[in-house]
Amino acid sequence: MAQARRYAGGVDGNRSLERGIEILRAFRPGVDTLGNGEIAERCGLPRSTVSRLTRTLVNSGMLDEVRSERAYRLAASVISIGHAMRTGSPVLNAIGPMMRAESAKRRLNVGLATADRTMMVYLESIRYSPRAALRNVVAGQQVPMELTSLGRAYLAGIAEVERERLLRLFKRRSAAATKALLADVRRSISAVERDGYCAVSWQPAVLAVATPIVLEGLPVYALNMSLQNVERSDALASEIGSYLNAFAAKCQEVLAGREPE
Amino acid sequence: MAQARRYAGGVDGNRSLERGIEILRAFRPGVDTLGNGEIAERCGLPRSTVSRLTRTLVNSGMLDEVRSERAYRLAASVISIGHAMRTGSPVLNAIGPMMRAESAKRRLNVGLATADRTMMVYLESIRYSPRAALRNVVAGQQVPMELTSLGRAYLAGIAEVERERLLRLFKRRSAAATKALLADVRRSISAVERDGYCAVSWQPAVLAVATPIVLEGLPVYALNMSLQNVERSDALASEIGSYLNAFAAKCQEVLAGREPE
DNA sequence: CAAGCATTTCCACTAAGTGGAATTAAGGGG
DNA sequence: CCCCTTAATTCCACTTAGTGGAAATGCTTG
Repeated sequence: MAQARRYAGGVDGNRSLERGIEILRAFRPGVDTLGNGEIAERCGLPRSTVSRLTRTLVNSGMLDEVRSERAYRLAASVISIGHAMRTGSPVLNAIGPMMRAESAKRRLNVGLATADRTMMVYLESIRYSPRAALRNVVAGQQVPMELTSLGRAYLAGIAEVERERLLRLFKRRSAAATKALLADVRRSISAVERDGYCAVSWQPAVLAVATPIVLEGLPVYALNMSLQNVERSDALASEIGSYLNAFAAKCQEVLAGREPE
Repeated sequence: MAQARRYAGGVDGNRSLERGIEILRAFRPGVDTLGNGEIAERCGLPRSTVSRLTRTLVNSGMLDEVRSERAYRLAASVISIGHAMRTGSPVLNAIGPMMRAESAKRRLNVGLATADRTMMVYLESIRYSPRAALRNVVAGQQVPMELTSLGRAYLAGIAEVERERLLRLFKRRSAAATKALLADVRRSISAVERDGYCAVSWQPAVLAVATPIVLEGLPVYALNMSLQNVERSDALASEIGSYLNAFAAKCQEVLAGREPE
């Protein structure tokens, strides 16, 4: 009767696989190990089912078993898949080197991100530091979409329906402050439409400016530039904004040329 | 009859999930996009099945659809999971900073890796360069186990049965040169047992020296130190080897102390 | 050593998943 | 412009693979 589709509420697809992926997703920075019980709770799955799925994930090399804690942690395979992703990303390949050059030239941080559900995930984040010895790349880090320039630029770049869907999600999650927050988000989106960029300081003394990168047939990305240890000022924001606009235009150009692969 | 276990030849677990993971694994550096047909071929699965599984992976955010090529590519989510893995790795957290310091002190590359099937995958790879501006971290990169110091040190660190299983796999794969290669691998393993480290130059002018890190209840890791643009010499190898042994001992100490979490 | 909690195994049930065949959609000449 | 080839997707009858509640097992703790 049921034809491998439309299981409890879902549209189409494979339930076990979906659940297995959800289990992998339950591991995030801050939760280094998870036991079957905790996974069952977080994912809303029966314990016996989780037990079987985690076993499979161990056999497939995605999880390591930590016997002593009766728990699991993400295995090294996941970073090799992550590495393959970065390697295969045409956008990152095309503009990664340009980002490094731009960071050095302008003496500020340059980042590239895209969405993972309601978070923005960095494909590349080049931290400028006068002492060049410090680490530069933090790929994979997530920041909240509603609160960051990156996220708001992304929202400005996607289709209206998708944007509204996401905004509804934010509303549902943050209980208070929602009204003011959503208004602020919409203001940032307007700013992108008007000026090409938006500026946000969600971290104490960091000023970040971002712009969307929209390409036919690819997910929407967002580029940002940021500076630490500065006071937020409109003048500074618009200076960085103009650098960013110029840089983004150059990126779009390169990407349009390379797109056919 | 069949109780969610022992499907065609397998021991136990969930077939769909296993297949889905295998699909993700089919993406590797060099193959940036894959169509359903090619996936079906590489994974040995029926096309209709692949079609359904890739759809699920897209819905779960692990794959992006590239409509223009009727193909898929890894989505950004996979690097956020990869990031979570690195963040949660107690070994990397404990000795990552030590590795950076050691690299600067000894002026050579320092790497940490573990196994993903028959490949070694870097959790961290710190490339020393007098001009500190160059990139330092290449996490997730894979190198072949049989050919590298890292891989051979790993082999020396694991249980005998597992080692023999892997050696059999290598034999099956590389048609020619097998005998000499396997002998060389065994020589490296003996070297580790005798000297604590093994030295290999699988890249033209690179000398690499590695040692295993064995900890109760964790996968076996391998640490390496390497130098570019040098002629291989036993004197140099043993000098680096002694640095490595000293460093590895310090790491083991720190890790033993931190292990209880 | 017993009691309590958590995880894994068991098992009857059946819906979820499968894969071959049919269908639809996308390039590629003629 | 339309037909033809090739590949992906959908259909659908079949049945096995997966499910989850209950029982059993295995740690841990007082």
